[in-house]
Amino acid sequence: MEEIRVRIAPSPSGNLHIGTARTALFNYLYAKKTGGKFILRIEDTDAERTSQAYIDNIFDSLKALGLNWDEGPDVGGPYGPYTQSERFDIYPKYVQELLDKGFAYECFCTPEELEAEKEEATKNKKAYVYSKKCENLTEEEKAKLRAEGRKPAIRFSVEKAQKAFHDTPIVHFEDLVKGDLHQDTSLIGDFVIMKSNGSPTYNFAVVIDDMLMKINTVIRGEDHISNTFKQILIYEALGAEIPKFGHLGMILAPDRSKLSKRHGATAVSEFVERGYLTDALINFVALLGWSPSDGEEIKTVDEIAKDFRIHEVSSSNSIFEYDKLNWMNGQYIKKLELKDLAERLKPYLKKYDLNELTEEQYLHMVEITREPLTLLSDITDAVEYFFGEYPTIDKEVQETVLDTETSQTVLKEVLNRIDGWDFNNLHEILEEFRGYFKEQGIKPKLTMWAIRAAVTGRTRGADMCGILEILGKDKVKARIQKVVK
RNA sequence: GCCCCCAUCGUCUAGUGGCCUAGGACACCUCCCUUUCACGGAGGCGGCAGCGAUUCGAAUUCGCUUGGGGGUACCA
Repeated sequence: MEEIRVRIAPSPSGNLHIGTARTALFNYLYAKKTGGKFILRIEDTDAERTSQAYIDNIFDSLKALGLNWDEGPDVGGPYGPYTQSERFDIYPKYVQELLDKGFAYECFCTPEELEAEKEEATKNKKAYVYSKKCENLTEEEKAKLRAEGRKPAIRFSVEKAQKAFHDTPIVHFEDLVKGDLHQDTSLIGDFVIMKSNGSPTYNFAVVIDDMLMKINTVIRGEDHISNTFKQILIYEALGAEIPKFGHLGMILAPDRSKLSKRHGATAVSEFVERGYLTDALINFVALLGWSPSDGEEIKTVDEIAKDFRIHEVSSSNSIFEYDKLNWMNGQYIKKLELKDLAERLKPYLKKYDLNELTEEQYLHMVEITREPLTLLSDITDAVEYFFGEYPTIDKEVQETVLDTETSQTVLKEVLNRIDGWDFNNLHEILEEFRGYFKEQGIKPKLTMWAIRAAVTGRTRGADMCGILEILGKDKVKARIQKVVK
C-alpha cells in the first residue's frame, strides 16, 4: 500500500488553537497508525495577519503536545519549502496550465460590480453565483480593459471542469469519516484562484501544495467540506490524483457557538499557562470524537495511535467542557514523579520566596499539597501559609474557630507542651495529643482544627503533621502564640 | 435566503435490526474512609429530539419536522 502522507497546515494568524491541535492530533494518529508521514506546512499567505511569534508558538505547542512532524519548515523534507510564502513562484505555472487547458479565465470585474451581483442574488433569494461575464471576453476586450489599467484575477471555470470529468453537476466523494458527500456544482460560482495582485487564493494554493507534497489523505475540520468540491475539480483539471478526505466535526463552546476567547482559553499555550499539562490536553481532545476500544480513557498519544481508526471517529460536533479536562489533568498530575511535579510547579510559585525552604522541605511541601491539585496553578493558593512569618487569617476562621473557648484551650495546651515535642515524631505526638482532649470530650477534629487554624489561617489544607514539620517548631510556636489570647 | 453536515444521559461517548430493562467516563447527589479539604471505595440520579414508514421485532433502516453547526469572499 502507498505510504500515507497527511499534513497539518495552520495559518499563523494566532497562537495554535486547541481545535487546530485536535486536527493535528488526528492527522498524527492516522500517520502513526499506518506508518505514514505527518507533515507541517505553514500557510502564511496572508502577510497582514502573519507574525513570527505565532509561527514560533505553533511550533512550540505542537512539540509540547508530542505531535512531532516528519517534514516541515524547520526540518525540511523532499517536497519543500514548507512555508507557503516561500512558494509563491510555483503557483503561476499551474495557473497558466489551467488557463491553457481552458479551465480558467481572466476576470476584470471590479469589487463594485461583484458586490452588485451579490445584492441582486440576495434580493431574489437566490444563491449567489458569479455571472461569468468575463468568461468569454475577446482578446480585444481584454486588451482594452488592460489598457484602462485593470489587472485581472484568474477564475476557475467550474462548469467546464465539471463537464469534463463528471456526468452530472452533482459531484460526490467518499469522506473517510462522514461517508458519501455531495454537492451541486452549478451552485458553486467560478471562484478566483489567483488574485489580481498575483497571490493565489487558499483553495488553489492548498491543492497545489498538497499535490506537490504528495499529500494523499487530508484530515481537517468540517468547515472545509464545501471547499472540498472546488478542490476536487482543480485536482481533476490538473490531471492530479485526488487525495482521500476526512472531515472532523468541530469543537464548540458550551453555548454551542464557536470556541472563542470569551469562553476562556483557546490557544494551547494559554491552557499551559493556566496549569494544564499537555499530556492531559491532548488526551482529552482525542476523546472528543474518538473513543478507546477498551474503555480505558487515560492514554498516551502512542497508545491511542495503536487503537485509532479514522472511520470510527464521530462525525458530529462536540462541546468543549472543562469538567472532564480538569479531572483528567488531575489524574495526570497524580501520575507525575514528585521531583518532576516539584519542578513544574515552580512557575506558579513566583510570588513566594522559595529560599525560605530547603530543597528537602520544598519537596515535602509539594508531596503533602499535591493531592487535590486539578491545575498546576492551584498550587499558588494551596501553599500560601508555608511562606512568611504569619499566615493571613480569614475573618470567618478567626470567629468560628480561633475565638472559641475550645480552640483557645487546645492552643494553650500546645504551648504548654511544644517545647518538649520532638518534631521528627509528630505523628505519634499529635495522636496522643488528640487522645488527651478526646478524653475531655473534645473531638479530635476540633483539636486539629484549632491547630490548623492557628498555624495556617485556614480550616482546610494539607496533612497537619507535614505542615508542622516543614514550618518547624519556632514558626509554629510563634504563630500559635500570636493567636492565643 | 440558498447549499451542505450533524442529532443517544447536562457533557464526551459505546451501540451498525433481536445480546438494550440502552453500557462507560466526567459532572451532580448519598454513604463509607478520615485530623480538614481532597484522594480513594460503594451506590444513586439521568438519555435514544418529535412524528410517520419498513419489519415478527428499531437507538440502529427510510421520509418528514424540529433543533444545532458549517459554508456561501480577489480570508484562510
